[in-house]
Amino acid sequence: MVSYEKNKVILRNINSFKIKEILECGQCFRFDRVTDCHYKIIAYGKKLNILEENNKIILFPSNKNDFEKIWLTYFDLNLNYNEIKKNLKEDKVLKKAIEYAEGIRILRQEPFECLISFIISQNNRIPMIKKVIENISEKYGKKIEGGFAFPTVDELKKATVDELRQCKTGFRDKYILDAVTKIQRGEIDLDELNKLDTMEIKKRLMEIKGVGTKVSDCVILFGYGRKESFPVDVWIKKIMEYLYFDKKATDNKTIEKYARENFGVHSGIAQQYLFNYAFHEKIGK
DNA sequence: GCCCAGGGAATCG
DNA sequence: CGATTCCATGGG
Repeated sequence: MVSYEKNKVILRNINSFKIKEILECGQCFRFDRVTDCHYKIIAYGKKLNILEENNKIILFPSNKNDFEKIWLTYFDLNLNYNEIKKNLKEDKVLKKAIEYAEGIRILRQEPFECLISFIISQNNRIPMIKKVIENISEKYGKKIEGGFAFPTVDELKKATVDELRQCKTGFRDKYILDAVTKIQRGEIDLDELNKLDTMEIKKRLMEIKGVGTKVSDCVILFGYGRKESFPVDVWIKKIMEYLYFDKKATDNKTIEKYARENFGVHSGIAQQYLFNYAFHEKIGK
């Protein structure tokens, strides 16, 4: 399964892993495409190449320690997606969405970066979100080989509203500062939150200005790896109405309830297949 | 409840 | 082509 060469980690026989699908399904913003089989990401303060070659996945530069400490969890490699997909595919609609992109996985991102990223994501589009996060990283993050790490809480607390505006955050500047301030003061402890149950995390995250239902659900899914979280954005709303509610307008609560009751503990994974399918096929337009 | 906030991409006329 | 719409949240 895993072998190590100098500066390389080589994975074989990994099921459900297509780097293009993983990165381009709306969950992650810090990546660059080289080719469909070669992407670069920055996460956990490191730049990493992911290269798909034949049936191998090559991670570089990396090593055994990095892999076990960071990337194993980041790529969610301990979860058996084949098994989960098999169950989800009993739903005929999901079957189609899953078969549209079998290689999707939920990335386990750093909670702080995830929180700030999804605050930025509100009322915004992916190319802009990527640009703003890049601006913030360049301005406040540490220089690393080939780019800039996402800033730590201490680094970002130096930011002012005016500076953040220059990073093109728009009206979200004050939301970012509120998040940073609450964390820095210890009013919110992102590590401690992980010990709480999902609804409790959500309640705490929503104390931050600019964090509503959608943003908190994303942080819970992508930052805390809680697969039962089902974020409803315009794409999910559209595709759910279109495919499950007879194309009728349906409120978010009803959609969330439907997901909880029909997709169960892996709703968040179902959400990602549905989002990807709707987003790339422009369903319901 | 309604409009606005900043910005660029997408879509419309 | 220019004009309008879109987007998630909170404040007025």
